[in-house]
Amino acid sequence: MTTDFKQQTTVTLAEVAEAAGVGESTVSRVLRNHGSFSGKARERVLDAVERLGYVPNRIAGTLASAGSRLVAFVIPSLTNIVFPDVLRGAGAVLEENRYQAVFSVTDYEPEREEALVAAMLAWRPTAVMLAGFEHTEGTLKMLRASGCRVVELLDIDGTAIDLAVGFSNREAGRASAEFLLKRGYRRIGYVGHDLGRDTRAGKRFEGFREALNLAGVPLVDREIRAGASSVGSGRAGLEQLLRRAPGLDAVYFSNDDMALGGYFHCLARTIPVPTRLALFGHNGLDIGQATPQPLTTIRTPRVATGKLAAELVINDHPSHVADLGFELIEGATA
Amino acid sequence: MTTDFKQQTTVTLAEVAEAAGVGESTVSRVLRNHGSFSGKARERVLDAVERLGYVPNRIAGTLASAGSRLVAFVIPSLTNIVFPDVLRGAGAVLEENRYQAVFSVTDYEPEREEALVAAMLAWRPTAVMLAGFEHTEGTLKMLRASGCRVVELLDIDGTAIDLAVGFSNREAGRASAEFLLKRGYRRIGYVGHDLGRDTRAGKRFEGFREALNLAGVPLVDREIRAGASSVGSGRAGLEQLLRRAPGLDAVYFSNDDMALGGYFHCLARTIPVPTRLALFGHNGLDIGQATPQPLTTIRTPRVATGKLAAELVINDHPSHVADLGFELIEGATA
DNA sequence: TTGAAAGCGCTAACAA
DNA sequence: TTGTTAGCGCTTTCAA
Repeated sequence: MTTDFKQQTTVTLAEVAEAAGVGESTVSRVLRNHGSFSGKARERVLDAVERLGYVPNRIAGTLASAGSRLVAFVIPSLTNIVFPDVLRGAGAVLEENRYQAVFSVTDYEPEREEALVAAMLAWRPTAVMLAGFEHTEGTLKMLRASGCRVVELLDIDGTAIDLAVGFSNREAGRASAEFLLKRGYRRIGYVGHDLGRDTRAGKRFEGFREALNLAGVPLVDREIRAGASSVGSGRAGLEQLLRRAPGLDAVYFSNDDMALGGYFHCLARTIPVPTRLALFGHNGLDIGQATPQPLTTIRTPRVATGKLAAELVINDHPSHVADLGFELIEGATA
Repeated sequence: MTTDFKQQTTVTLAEVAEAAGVGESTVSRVLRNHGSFSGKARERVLDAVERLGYVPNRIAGTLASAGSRLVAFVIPSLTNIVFPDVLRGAGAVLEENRYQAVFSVTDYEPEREEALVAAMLAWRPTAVMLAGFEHTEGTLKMLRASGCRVVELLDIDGTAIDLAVGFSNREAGRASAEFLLKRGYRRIGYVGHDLGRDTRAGKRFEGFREALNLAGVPLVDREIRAGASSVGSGRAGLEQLLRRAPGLDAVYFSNDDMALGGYFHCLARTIPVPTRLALFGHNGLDIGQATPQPLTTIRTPRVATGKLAAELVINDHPSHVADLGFELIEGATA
C-alpha cells in the first residue's frame, strides 16, 4: 500500500556504454543489431544491459531517427465487435514487425474524429487508420498535410485518401436484396440503427433499396432506431416494425446484432422463421451461427482487413484500394 | 493512385517562432498555455500556427519534459468483449485528460505478456494496465523496476503490484453457486473454457466449488473446452456434458458467451429452461438480456473498472485495491 | 513578458 | 570495428 517503488530508474544508454566500457554508438548498434561490432563488444553490452536492467527509450530513439513505428487507429466504436476484429487482425501483423498500435474512439462523430486525428498526428505515426471515407474537411486536410500513410477501412465505395481496405457495402446491400428476392420474398421491411452516423450501414441500405427498385419491389416499411446498433435495439425495432406492418414476409437488418435481436423477438413471440418471417443480417458474427437456426447473413472480412491494412503500411505500398469482398452465408433464417 | 502526397511536412516549433517573430520558448508557452506571455504574442503565435499548419511533435515534447501521457494496455483478448469494455471505460477518461492509449494483446499467454510489457515500457508510459494478478517473474520485475504506475484489472483476489481495480471472481463464483442452491438445484454441472489461461474464470470456478462443498452438494460433472470462450464452444460443451450426465438440473458456465451457447443448445433441442435445466452465466452482457429468456448471470463492472483505473492513474493515487463489486441478475434461466 | 541556451536519450554520419 | 559528435524538436531554467 505504498508508492515507494515509484522511483524513475532511468538507466540510459550512456550508462550502459560506460558500464560496458564501449562507446554509445556501439551499444546502439548492438541493441538494434545493425551496423558492425565485434562479438566481444556484443557480449559486454548485453551483459551490461542485463546487469543494469536497461530498457531502451523509444521516445528518444524515434526522435533521433524519424520513423516512429507507431500506427494510429481512430475507430468509431469498441462496442461494435467489428472494430476490435479489425484491430486484432492488424495487431498481430504490427507486433511481429515491432510496430505499436495506438487508438482512440470517435463514437461515430466526425468532429471527434477530427480532434482525435489531430491528437494522433502529434505522435508522428507511420500511418493513421480510419473507418470509411466520410471525414470532415479538417480531417482530410490534416491527413493530407501530415505526410503519413492513411488507410481507410471497411469501405471501398468512395474516394480514398491514400490506401483503402475493405469491401463494397453497397454491393453487400444489393446482394442481400437479391438473395431475398430470389427466395421469393416480396413484402420486405428494414430495421436499422442510426444511419447518419454509421455511413457504411447507410450504404448497405442504399444498395439494398437499389436492388429492390430494380426488381420493382417496394420496401414496405422501415424502422430506424436512434443510437448505436445492439441486440436489444434490433429486438425492439422488429417489434415496432411488425406492429405497423404485420404482413411483412422478410426483414433486412443493418447488421447481425440487430438481426439477432429480431430473431430473439421471433422466438419470444413464436413467429416461425423463416416460413412466416425471414431475417437477414450483416457481418457473419460467430454468435449468429451458433443460434438454433444460423442467421442468414453476409460474412465480412474484418480480421483480414486489419491484417492487409497493416501489411500495406509496413511494406510502404503505393496508394491502392483493396477489395476483400464478402461472402453470403445462406443460414436458416431466410 | 499516387504517393506524391507523401512528403514529410515537418513544420517545427522553430519555424513557427520564426514566422511569428518571437522566440521558441514563447511559442511553447502559448501553445501549452503555461507560463506568461502577452496577448499580442499569443495572437502572433496562433496566427503563425494556423498559417503553417503546425502540428506539435509530442515525441519531442515528451523527451524534453519526461511525462509521456501514454497509458499502455496489455490485455489478453479483443474477442472477449470484456476487454474492449474496459478500454472503452478508460479511453473516455484518458482522452479528456489528453492521455493516449496504447495497447497490445497477449492471447492469454504469460510469455507474450512479458514480451509485450517490455515493448510497452520502451515508450515510457505513465501507466501499464494488465489483466489480473498472474504474471511471470520477468514481468513483475520489469514492472517494479520501471517506476511507472501499474494497474491490474478485473481481479482483486491476489497481491497487487501497485493499483488494482475490479471485483472478486471467487466471490462471484460463490454467489452463483449459492443462488443455484437456494433455488433448489442439486444436480449441478459446469461448462468452461481453458481455465489455465483465463485465471479469472478459474477463480470463479474455485469459488463455485467451494460453495457447493460447503453445502455438501457435489459437482456432478464438468466439461472443460480447449481454447477461448465462445458461443459455439458453449453450445458444443453443454451438448457434450449432457451426453455424459443427462440428469443434471443446472449448469454453471464460465461466462455469458458460453452460457448463451448452452441456451441455444437448449432451444435447439427444446430442453425446457429452467424447469428441466437451469443455466447460469457470468458478465451480464447486453445480448444475454435480450434473449427470449434473459440469462441468469452476474453483471460485472467492466466499463467502471476502466474508468476508475484511468482516474486513479491520472490523479496519481497511492497504491490501492478497489473492489467495484458485482450484481446478480436473476434473469429467467435459473 | 521574453529569448538564449542547455539538455531530454537516442541515432547516424563521420573519422579514426 | 569503434568512438566522437551533431542533431532530432521540444521544454525549461535562467537572465534580461
